Amino acid sequence: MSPGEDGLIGIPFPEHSNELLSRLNAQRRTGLLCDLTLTSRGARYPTHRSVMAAVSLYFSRLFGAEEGEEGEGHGCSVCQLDCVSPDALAALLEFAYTATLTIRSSGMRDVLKGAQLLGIQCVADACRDILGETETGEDPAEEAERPPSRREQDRCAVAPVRTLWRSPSAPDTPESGRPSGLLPNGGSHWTHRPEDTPSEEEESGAQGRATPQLDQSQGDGSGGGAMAANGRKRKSQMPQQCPVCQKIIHGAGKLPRHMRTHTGEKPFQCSACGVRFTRNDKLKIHMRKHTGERPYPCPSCPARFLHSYDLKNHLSLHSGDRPFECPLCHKAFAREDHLQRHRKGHSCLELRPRRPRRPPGPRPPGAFLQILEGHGVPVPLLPGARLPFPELLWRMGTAPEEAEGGSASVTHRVWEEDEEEPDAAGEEDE
DNA sequence: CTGGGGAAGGGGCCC
DNA sequence: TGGGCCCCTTCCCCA
Repeated sequence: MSPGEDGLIGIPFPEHSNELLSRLNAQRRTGLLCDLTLTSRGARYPTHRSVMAAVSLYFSRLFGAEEGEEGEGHGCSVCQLDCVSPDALAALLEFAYTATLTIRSSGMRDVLKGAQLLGIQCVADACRDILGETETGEDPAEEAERPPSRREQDRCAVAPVRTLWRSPSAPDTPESGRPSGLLPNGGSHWTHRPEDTPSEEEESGAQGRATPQLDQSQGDGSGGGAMAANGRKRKSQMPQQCPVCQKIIHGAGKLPRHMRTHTGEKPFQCSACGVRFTRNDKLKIHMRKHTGERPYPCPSCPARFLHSYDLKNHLSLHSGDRPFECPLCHKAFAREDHLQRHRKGHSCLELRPRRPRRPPGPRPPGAFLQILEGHGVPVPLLPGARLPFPELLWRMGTAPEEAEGGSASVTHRVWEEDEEEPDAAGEEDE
C-alpha cells in the first residue's frame, strides 16, 4: 500500500467462530462463567445467558424484559423448563454450543416441541422437515417468532399443570413483559413446573447433565450398533441411521462423515487457497489443482485428468460410445447424468408414448421412489400421505416403510397396479 | 439443448 | 469402530 492510502484491511479468521463456540462449550461443560442454569424434571444444565439469548427468541425476550427491570439480580439464574424434556433440552443446548443437533429419531418430536417453545426456529424447521410436518393451524414463522404461551407450556408439560409454582420468596410482581408461563423467583429463578415434580431444593442430588445422551447407548437400535448376543462376529459394514435425517448410512465410520453434511462443518482446509472441505479425500483431490498433478492420463491422447471419472468420460469420447439412450427420442449420450438431464426436459415429456404396463408382481425394493424424479409422472399417494424430503428418499432408493424408523408415518405407494408404469421403472432393476 | 468440468455425497475395501 | 482411499452417481455451472 502506498503512503496516503490508509485503507481498511479486513483479515478474515475463518476459524474464529468455531473456536469461540468450542471454547464456550468447554466453559459450559465445566460450569465456568455459567450464569444460568436450566432445569428440566430434575436434570440441570448450566449455561450462559448470552448464548441462550443469542440462540433462542424465548430467552432473548426473557432477558430483554429483565434488562429493563430494576432490582433484578444478574447473578446465577435458574430457569425451570419442565415443559421441555431433559433429553430435548440437552440436545437443544448442544445445538446452541456446537451448531449440531444430535438426537435420536424417537426424540425428534420432543426436540421440535422444545425448539418451538424456546423459539429456536431453525431447529424447529429442521425437525418439522424431517417429521414431514407443517405447522398446523398457524403460520410457522409466526409460531417460532412468538414466545410460548401459557397454554402451550401447560399442554406440553409431562404432568398436568394446574398452578404455577413459585417460591414463597418470590415477590408478587406482574408478569407483563416477561414470557408467559414463567414467574420470577427472587429475581433470578423462574419456574414452571408440574405439581408432582420435585422442586429444585428437593432435587439437590440431581447432577448437571449437559451432554446429549446419544453417545451413551443406542439401546433403541437406531444407531445400528447392536451386537448379536450369540457371539457371532459383528458385521463389518454395520449400517447406522442418521439421527437427523434418518438415512441409513452404510459402512463403518461413515456416519461422522455424513453428519458433517448436516452441520456444515468443514474441518479440512486447503493450505494454499483456504478453501474448506468436509472430507479429507476431497481436499486431497482439490490439492491436485495446486500441484498440477493429473494422475489419470488418457492412453490415446495427451490429455490427463484430475479424476478417474473424468478419464472415464473422456474415454467414451474416444470410443464414441454413447451407452445412455433416451427411450423416448432415442438420442444417445455418453454420460448418464446428461441423459437424465435430457429426460427431464419438456421435449421428451411431450413426446412420451404410453408404455406397456408392468406385469403384476412384487417390485424390487430399490424401485420405490425413483419415478418421482421421472418425467413429471403424477405420484399417486394414499390419502393423507405426505412425503418429507422426497429427494432424500429417492436417493435412498428404499421405500419409507422399509427405512428403519425413518419417516415411519409415511405410508404410501408410488403407483397403483392399474396405472401406467413410469419410465424410470425400467431402470430400477439395475 | 448439449458437452464438459467440478463439487458433493455415498458405498466398498482396507488398515 | 473410525478413518483413508478410491470409485461411483448426481447435481450444478459454464461455454
